[in-house]
Amino acid sequence: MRRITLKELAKELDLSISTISKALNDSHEISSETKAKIRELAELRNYQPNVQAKFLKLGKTNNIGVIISTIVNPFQAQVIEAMHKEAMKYGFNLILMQSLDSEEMEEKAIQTLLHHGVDGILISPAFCNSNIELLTSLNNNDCPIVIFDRITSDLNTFKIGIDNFKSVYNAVIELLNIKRDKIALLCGKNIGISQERISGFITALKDNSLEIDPKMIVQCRHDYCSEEIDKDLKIKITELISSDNRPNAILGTTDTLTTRVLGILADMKISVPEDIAVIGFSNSDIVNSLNPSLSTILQPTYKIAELAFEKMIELVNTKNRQRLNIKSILLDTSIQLRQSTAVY
Amino acid sequence: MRRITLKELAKELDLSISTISKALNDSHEISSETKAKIRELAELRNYQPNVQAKFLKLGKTNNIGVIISTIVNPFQAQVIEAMHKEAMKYGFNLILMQSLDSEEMEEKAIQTLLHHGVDGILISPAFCNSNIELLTSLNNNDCPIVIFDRITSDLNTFKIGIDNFKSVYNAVIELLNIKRDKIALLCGKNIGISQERISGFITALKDNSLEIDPKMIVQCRHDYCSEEIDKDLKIKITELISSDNRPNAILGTTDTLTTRVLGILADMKISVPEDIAVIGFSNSDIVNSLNPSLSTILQPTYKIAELAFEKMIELVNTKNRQRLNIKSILLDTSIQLRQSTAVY
DNA sequence: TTGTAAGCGTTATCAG
DNA sequence: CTGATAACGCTTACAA
Repeated sequence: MRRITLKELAKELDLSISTISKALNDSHEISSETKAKIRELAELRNYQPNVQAKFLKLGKTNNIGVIISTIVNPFQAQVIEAMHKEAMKYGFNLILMQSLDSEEMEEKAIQTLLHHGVDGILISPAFCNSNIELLTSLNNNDCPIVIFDRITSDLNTFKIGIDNFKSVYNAVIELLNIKRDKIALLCGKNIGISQERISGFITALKDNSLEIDPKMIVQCRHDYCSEEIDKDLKIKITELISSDNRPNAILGTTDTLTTRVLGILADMKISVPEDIAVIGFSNSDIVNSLNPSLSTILQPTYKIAELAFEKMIELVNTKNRQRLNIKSILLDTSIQLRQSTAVY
Repeated sequence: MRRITLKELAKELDLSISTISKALNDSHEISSETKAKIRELAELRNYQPNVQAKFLKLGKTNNIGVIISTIVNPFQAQVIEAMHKEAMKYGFNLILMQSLDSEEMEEKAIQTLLHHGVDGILISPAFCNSNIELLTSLNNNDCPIVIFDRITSDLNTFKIGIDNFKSVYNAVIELLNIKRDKIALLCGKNIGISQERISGFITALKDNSLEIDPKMIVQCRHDYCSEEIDKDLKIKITELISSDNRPNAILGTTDTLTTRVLGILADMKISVPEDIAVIGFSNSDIVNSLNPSLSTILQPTYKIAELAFEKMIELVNTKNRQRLNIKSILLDTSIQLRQSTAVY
């Protein structure tokens, strides 16, 4: 059961260690007969190279670090699942870290990854430009960084996310199509992407000659403690409802906010979609099972993960990274209309 | 920015590499003055030991592998989050793998972990006794295994989970308290723990002199493809509703099944809890936001993760594992009553 | 085409 | 108390 080494294979075949090593690495220096012989025995003995030794020698680890806010979030869990598949495809391992939206935790996560040894870091930053100096310095030296999801960072590297402006713009248009013109926008505090989503919101209204009421753009708590989010959201929604400019639609810009709105409106005996239509960003499976089922803006998690990982591999495999053609990639979202916007 | 090594510290202080190494490992062989001097410089230069080298030498990796079904499941995501915290506490890294409830994938995951190098594996098996021979062999040799969550395995090692029998028994009692005596039980196909949950169900009914109708114990699909689950569940629930022994309560035994029931009942215009009360296992935050809010059986995810990791560390640190007092730990769940069982 | 030997950064043994 | 040296398993000049 113990792991077999090159040395043991060498002894058994009466060859040198380097011959074995070269053969298994398919070097041109080795004759095909010896290769075949060696491979056969390696197979038989179930030889598995010792990763620690290999990477000590090569200065690579085949580990990619991923830092997200929290795995307890359907969207991020989906991204991680997809990245995981990508990692396996490329023969890399994923080391997962969570920042819980805190810059300190995030720094600690980065340090842990560095310490453990990773060839690169994929990160969805705690917030806009969190740990930017550290990341910049890493990216300029030995540890390439790729940013995904929360891509409003000044770091000069690949950034893979969605077109936030366009996504919200289109969602507003959908609401206008069902004659809902008094739309409240729920935003996460401190998240860089909120700004673009707000722009999309404002522009869509302007393009349709509607007035913008600043009170309709609501900043909500977005920690990862669900009770706090609920409490805060309840207050904010109550304010909206009781204002003179009462909304007839709500657009949520984060997964957590979106899925929580329905419960709160139900508590308040407000019917959806009759009184208020609801739509928002969410990648949770559960939107189908909500009552009413929830219309959503769906992010292409698999594509995001795939591209981000692809770019990471590209960086890892490139000697002269300065010469790479760095760019941001903005993917399209899709809108899934369900009962929460089904107004006839 | 490049990483500093023992050698460089040694040169700078004009000492030998071994002295530096020993000092940083707080060996008693080194005088406190030299230790202090060395530590100071190490701090200054931000020395970080090379993990690959260290573990190549020591034959340990400080990696713990975790295999779950899928991260896209609130319960499992919570467990992973908690395990993650535990891992950091003990200075270990978590390598996450997903089996997607397939024995083949699970075997591949195990092989990948082994290949990459882990000191132990924490696993929630794809199903009862999946890959049991492989796991047994590993556990008896170099790679300790701890089982969590799905603990109906014949492997002789620590198993940390909940008391399934008792949890369901108590949930049934709650339903009987609100005078719901025609209870349908939704079970996941092929999951070992289902059996115990069914026993709890049957015993609770018997203890209350109620008849057991086998048709009320429904085996549902439990793959990780949500559309399929929904479709299957819809059929099963329709059958229940239209049977002569129509239930007045539904008890879901998995997170996915439980949270999906409400949406399906809503589609059928069946009111919850008036027509049918609903309760079930779920650790999702979202149960509060559902309409009606959903009564749940909550699993102590943090405790499960904590204990499982603790046991793993114990195993990893024990030379003579045969002599350890192996045992299963069954934790209690808690019942959270909400509107889906609020019958007055 | 194959083998020798050095070295990756540690720790551990043993000698001074 | 400190230092020289070997070893962990692998890759890779360079030598044969």
